[in-house]
Amino acid sequence: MRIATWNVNSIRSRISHVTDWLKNNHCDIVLLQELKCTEENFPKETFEDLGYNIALYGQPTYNGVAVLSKTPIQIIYKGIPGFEDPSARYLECFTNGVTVACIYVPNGGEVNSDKYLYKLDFLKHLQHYLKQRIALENNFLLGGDFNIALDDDDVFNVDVMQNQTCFTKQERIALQQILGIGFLDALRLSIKEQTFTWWDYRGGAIFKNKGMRLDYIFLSSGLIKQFDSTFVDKTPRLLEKPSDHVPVVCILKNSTK
DNA sequence: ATGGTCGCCATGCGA
Repeated sequence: MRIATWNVNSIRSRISHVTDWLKNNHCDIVLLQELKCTEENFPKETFEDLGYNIALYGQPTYNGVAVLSKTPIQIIYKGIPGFEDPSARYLECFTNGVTVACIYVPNGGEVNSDKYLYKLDFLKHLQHYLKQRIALENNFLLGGDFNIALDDDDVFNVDVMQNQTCFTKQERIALQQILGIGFLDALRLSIKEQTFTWWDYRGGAIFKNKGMRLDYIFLSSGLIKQFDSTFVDKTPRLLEKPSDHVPVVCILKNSTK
């Protein structure tokens, strides 16, 4: 089973990139972030024609997350239970024998701004919720855009990024604490060398490889025995009018069914 | 030191 996550930065602007990529990269489950559209305006038929069932949590203009799956989807939660949040950033589903949560963590704006404090609050509530959640459901996959670089290796230059949003000590500790609940960072089970998933649109960052690793797939311990590999596909970032993020793909071996 | 580039019910805002 192949599971991908991709922040597409507007699904309607990126529809040809996403469908072309899915035709060349078979995936059973796809987690999409930053749809930037309502559920009514999501191009459902395009993905149904590719054989996908669709679960959506959308809003106008900003945010928005989706889960696509080749098998039927049961929506568990829209939004983090117990956290009041008007933004469409968390969608938890059951499909293909696994619980998958698609997440778009707030960017955070300037360090110590209201947006930054909201980001930390969001992460705190996420941690508290997931701690009790995976105690009950141990086949749990959390994937998406976390807007945090976990380790020094996950940014192009630690000095430039020092005390910058997405790389502050507080944010990295918050992400480490979520991992510490009992998740494993799927990419790091496969790949040790520096691997970015995002490059700024500005200044030709992709050509200078000035990027960061902001997109992750976390596996709960119940899924570890099924783990095969994880990879990042950088090629869509080199197309015309790309998303600033690229897909991360995790491959799980077939379970006992 | 600032702005740089995108996408959005449109023009400043969020990323």
